Amino acid sequence: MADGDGGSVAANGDTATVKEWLLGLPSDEELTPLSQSLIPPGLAAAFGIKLEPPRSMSDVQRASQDFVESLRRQISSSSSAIKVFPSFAPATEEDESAAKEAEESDSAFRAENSNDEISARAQKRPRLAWTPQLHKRFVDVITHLGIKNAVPKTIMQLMNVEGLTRENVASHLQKYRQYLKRMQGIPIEAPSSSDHFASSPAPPGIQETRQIPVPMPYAPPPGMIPMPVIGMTHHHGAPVAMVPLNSAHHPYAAFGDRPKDSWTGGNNFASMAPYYHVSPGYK
DNA sequence: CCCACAATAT
DNA sequence: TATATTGTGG
Repeated sequence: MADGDGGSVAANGDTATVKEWLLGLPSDEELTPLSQSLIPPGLAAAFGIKLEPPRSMSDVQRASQDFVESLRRQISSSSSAIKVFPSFAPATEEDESAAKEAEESDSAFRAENSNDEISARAQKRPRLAWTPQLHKRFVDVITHLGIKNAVPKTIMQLMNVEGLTRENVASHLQKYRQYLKRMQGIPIEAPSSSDHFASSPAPPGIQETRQIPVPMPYAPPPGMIPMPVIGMTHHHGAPVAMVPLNSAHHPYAAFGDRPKDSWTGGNNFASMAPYYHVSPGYK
């Protein structure tokens, strides 16, 4: 790691250490970058730079946690050189919960729990939204692990998504399996609306027999893709809410819109990638 | 402890 | 409806 201050990362006071780092820094309000893109859209477009969605304080906190965590993992298990997806942050419904909480606490009631140190963990995370992007990553990972190794923990690790928990993956995996079970057959047929769950080729091993129409439409209507961007808890005049999905850059370009499986046969995930950030919120 | 899976819960 | 949680069994 780039030296400099002599801070040892994977030592032990991980989360505490990160917090200390943050202590002397200006608040996010003072920094702006969280709610505003550093690169003007026009400029970005001109240079083919992918803009990244805004981030919130909670994003940063969680990112720090996960980063440290991943560091520890990588150090402790320096086993096989498995490729991991570039960092990515899922969309959540944090605003809903945040709004709920702020619903009445805004008045003046806060006497109760004075200032508890926000014990980083143990916070109730907002529901995870399995956006097409996230799901694709999920499927890609499963495709590249055998069915054999496609277990929640491994999937979660390889997906490398900030804030993604093993439970998130387990739940989704369960559902995904149900889907595959029913889908066992009628695979190539009417590319209709790209199913979320069907879009990508099923992990090798499945596909036979046919039966049942299979429900579970899970696709973004053509023209409008649900960006994992949610309004942030920000006061600044930067109206952040939805990405218009212009012609220039569609959401999928965020972290890769590669035509096919890149690492299913080749392998090019290692290359740098945009830090797709959104709002893993938790609050 | 982790996983799969079904049944609930939210 | 989608996702989370819980309970059981391996």
